[in-house]
Amino acid sequence: MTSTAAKSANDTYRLDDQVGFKLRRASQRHLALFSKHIPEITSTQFAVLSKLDEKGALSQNALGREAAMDAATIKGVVDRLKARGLLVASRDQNDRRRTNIELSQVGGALYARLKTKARQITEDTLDPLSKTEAEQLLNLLQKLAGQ
Amino acid sequence: MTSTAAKSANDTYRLDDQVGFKLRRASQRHLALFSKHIPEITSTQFAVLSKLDEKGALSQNALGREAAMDAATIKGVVDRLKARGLLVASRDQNDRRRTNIELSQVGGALYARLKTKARQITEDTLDPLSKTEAEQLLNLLQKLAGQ
DNA sequence: CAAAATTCATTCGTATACAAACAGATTTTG
DNA sequence: CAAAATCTGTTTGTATACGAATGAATTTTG
Repeated sequence: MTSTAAKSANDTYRLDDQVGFKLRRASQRHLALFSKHIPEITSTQFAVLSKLDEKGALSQNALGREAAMDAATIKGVVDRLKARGLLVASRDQNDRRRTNIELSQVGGALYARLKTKARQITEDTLDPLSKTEAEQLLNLLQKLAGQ
Repeated sequence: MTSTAAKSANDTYRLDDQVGFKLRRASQRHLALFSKHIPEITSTQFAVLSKLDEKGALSQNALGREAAMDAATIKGVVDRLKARGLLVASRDQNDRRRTNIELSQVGGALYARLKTKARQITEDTLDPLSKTEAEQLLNLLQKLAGQ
């Protein structure tokens, strides 16, 4: 390896080649598809409904951890969903710090209705890839994100 | 395939298995690494400096397109970088709609200094993957995002 | 058990992110 | 050329996202 080649490589930084930028672009495309197919609520809000459907009632912070949102973020999301009547909050009897969050009737019904569309969005997002490539990508992203 | 199995598959929606969620988690990890190694500016702001370094002066909106930010977003980013003296804005002589943006001396120097760390961040982000896997991921993300 | 550490929810401040609407400037088109 | 279409930058409004600080409640620990 010539010193010229080595220097050139160490000197280069092309934004378009960086993982971070590619991740952002991929997310952008996914989010555009999401709001196109599901204009009613955001991708983030849907994630919360999904976790509540899967896990049942959870404390607000635990819900945030499940949905990968910190305490400040999950509060805003829960507040907005609560304001729209999609979920219900109640004080925990055993631990007076906690607020338990669960789907309301309306929230559960909405989630059930949107689930099909959400599956379609995942499919559309992965459309540029073959089935094998899609599986590879999911595996690699899983490794990348850690547990 | 039994109808039971088919129904079960169509009925399931696990948040953790969705591309969108995995993309978000991967981005979160990357952004955490970024702000840990480069606390001076955000990943987004660095992206703008990088594009200006690569392309030279650009109109504000063109800069936004290069860095994958819409007009409203790039305005905020540019304003903050301008306020910190990292870039300079000037009126375009040929097209009175345009504002041309370029790196200031200080901005260029900062970028040069941070570039090495940014390369390390990309490396750290990809650390959970083998070299082959990392290349695969970049290819798949490229396909996923479209041009 | 009492002090220390942790957890929970909240608040504040800053920074993306994007839709929608706007006015002014430029380009395209009939 | 003049009208229509497009482009540029700005503003407003809404929604994440997260660090840091806070007070109340609970758990851990010496």
